Amino acid sequence: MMVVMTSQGGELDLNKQVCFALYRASRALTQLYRPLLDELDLTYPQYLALLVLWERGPMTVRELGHVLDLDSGTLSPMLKRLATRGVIERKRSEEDERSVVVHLTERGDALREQASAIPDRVAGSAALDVEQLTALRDSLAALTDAVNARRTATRGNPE
Amino acid sequence: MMVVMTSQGGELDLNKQVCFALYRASRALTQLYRPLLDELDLTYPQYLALLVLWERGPMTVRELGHVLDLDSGTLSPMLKRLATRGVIERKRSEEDERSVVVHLTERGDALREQASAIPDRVAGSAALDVEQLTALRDSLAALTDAVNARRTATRGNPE
DNA sequence: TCAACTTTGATTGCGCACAACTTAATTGTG
DNA sequence: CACAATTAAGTTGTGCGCAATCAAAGTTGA
Repeated sequence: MMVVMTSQGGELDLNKQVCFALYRASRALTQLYRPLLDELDLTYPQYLALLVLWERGPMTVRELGHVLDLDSGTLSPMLKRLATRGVIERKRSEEDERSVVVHLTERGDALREQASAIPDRVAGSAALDVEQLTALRDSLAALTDAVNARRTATRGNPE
Repeated sequence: MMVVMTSQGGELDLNKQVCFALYRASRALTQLYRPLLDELDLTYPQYLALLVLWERGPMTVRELGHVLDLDSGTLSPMLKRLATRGVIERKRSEEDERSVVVHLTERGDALREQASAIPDRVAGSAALDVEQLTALRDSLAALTDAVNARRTATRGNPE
């Protein structure tokens, strides 16, 4: 059996390993949040949406989707569930009736205080120091941006 | 308004940023794989399962779940779909009738060659060098292992 | 002015993920 | 042996995530 000794094989393996590590880590994290969020009856994506609303105030579905990188196919049902539970409210914009503005209810605001304890409790399982976390965050951001740029670039021009 | 000047706020923010970066990056990656895997009519999780079978040969659902960090609630329907399409076959183990051994069919083996082109095509969108990728992989692994260890440790003893 | 186009959000359909539960086989123990 | 406990898969129900499609509202230009 011939073995060609370039770094290619290794690099491709490295790529696969990074992708799988990412897939595993992402699921592990939502698992870490789950028991904490269960107390508030929230899922991790719902918590992310509320974080944005808590920090930035009311915004349209479109804006929220832009911040979270989620489309209406994901957001619409999720916001509907949050609205049913009285955490948020949706109403059509008056300037542009196509847009739907999402805003917190009193109940949604109140959740913020309960949720404020979550970061402390998650932080305990860090296993990485501040420098490593910063590097990790930046690497992930660079990778995501590159991938998203490639996707939009490739969309009209699939090689 | 009192502002306490410790590094705590920043670190908690950093944690949130890392978690969200992970969530985004994971989805961006499956998006990157999607058009390539569409040609083989595979999803990313299905591709991962086949990678394991290609590299390690037949194994039980349990073993596959251990490698991929997935439980039977996820694997059973997924393997059923792959079996329906004739990519894999499942049969009860003869030593232990509780176990189901998963193995590739001829068609599943053939897919391997078509899939062999995928890593090259994904690698193009790297945006990170080998060192950064290695660091990323190792950080993610450390983080995932810590989280999983904490979860199993906490399970019987929720603080 | 009004038909063509674009934008926004909702809907549909499918495939994960995962908790909770069920069934069947095996193991351990008195 | 009997029988409780454990283990392996499968099933059910819920909630994403996303492609594809749709309808309504707004914009544009001949």
